[in-house]
Amino acid sequence: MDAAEQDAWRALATERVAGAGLRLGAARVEVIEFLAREGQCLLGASDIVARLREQGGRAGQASVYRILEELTALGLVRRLVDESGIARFEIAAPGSHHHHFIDDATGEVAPFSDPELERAVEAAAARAGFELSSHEIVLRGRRTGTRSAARSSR
Amino acid sequence: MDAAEQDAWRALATERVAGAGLRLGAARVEVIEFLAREGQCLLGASDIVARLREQGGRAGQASVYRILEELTALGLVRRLVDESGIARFEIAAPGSHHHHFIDDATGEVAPFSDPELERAVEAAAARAGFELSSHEIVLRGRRTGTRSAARSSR
DNA sequence: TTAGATGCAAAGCTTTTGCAGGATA
DNA sequence: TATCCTGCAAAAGCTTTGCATCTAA
Repeated sequence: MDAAEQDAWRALATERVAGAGLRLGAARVEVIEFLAREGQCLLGASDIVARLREQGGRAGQASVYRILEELTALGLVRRLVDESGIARFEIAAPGSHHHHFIDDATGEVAPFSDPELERAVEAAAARAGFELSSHEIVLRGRRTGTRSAARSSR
Repeated sequence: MDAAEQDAWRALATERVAGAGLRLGAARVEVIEFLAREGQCLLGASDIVARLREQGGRAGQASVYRILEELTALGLVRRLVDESGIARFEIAAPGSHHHHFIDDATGEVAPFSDPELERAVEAAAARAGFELSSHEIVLRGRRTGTRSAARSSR
């Protein structure tokens, strides 16, 4: 995600938050700014609280949890639960749809996207009689090195 | 899962547990018997403890958690974490590979399987340079009624 | 001015750990 | 008989809630 995309998400978030009748209080601004900067990868709420503190922020954890919940409801953030049951959040920018690959050896999480796989999911849903609102795919295994995945995170 | 499949899983579980050098203590037998009977669908640990108690069992929650962890490690049980971060377990019988569809309206979880989707996942992994050890797919949406899915659970 | 936002602290839940007593092979 | 297994109770995390105070609009 480059600077322009960060700005686009920040603008979208600000607009949608205001549009929902929510005020731009200190904590809300801190969280939105932080996510625009560093929210591409899956982050736990406690990570976010800690990073904000490091950066001089004053948002309390209750506010961060409440705000992440709101942003998720507004479709600005995607919330996933990892294997250990911890909620992890990442920006849901338009056109940023992707899934995750977890390396068995390192535990590292890497995002990937594959249009053909998306089509296959839609086709499978249609066959089963489902109309999809969302879907998640998690792959686990190891890299073969045949081709390196794009970005990695966490 | 019919009676024969239940028996097959119970036999496999008993054998593999013994093979791992674990003893068939009271709690372990209770959990294995219960899962053979009612473990096709995703169940939370607390559900299992409660049902066991209802059925006259004496297994404590610590034992149930420990046993579910062991069975998962032995590949006899599949562990998934739901949206709210709660671990849910189901029998991992040979040939029972499937994924889950969650109905937006009711929250109901229904298992489904689709060989073509499986092939698409393998193909996507190969394209990305991953060698898969496992994968999970969760679909969310609503039933169109065009075709009803097989069994439903939870 | 006033409904909404925030932070602290406490409560809630699921899951894990410590241990003394009990059972399996 | 020597391990391994169990259950109880307490501890540990993550997340949510209560509440008094502050603030954006």
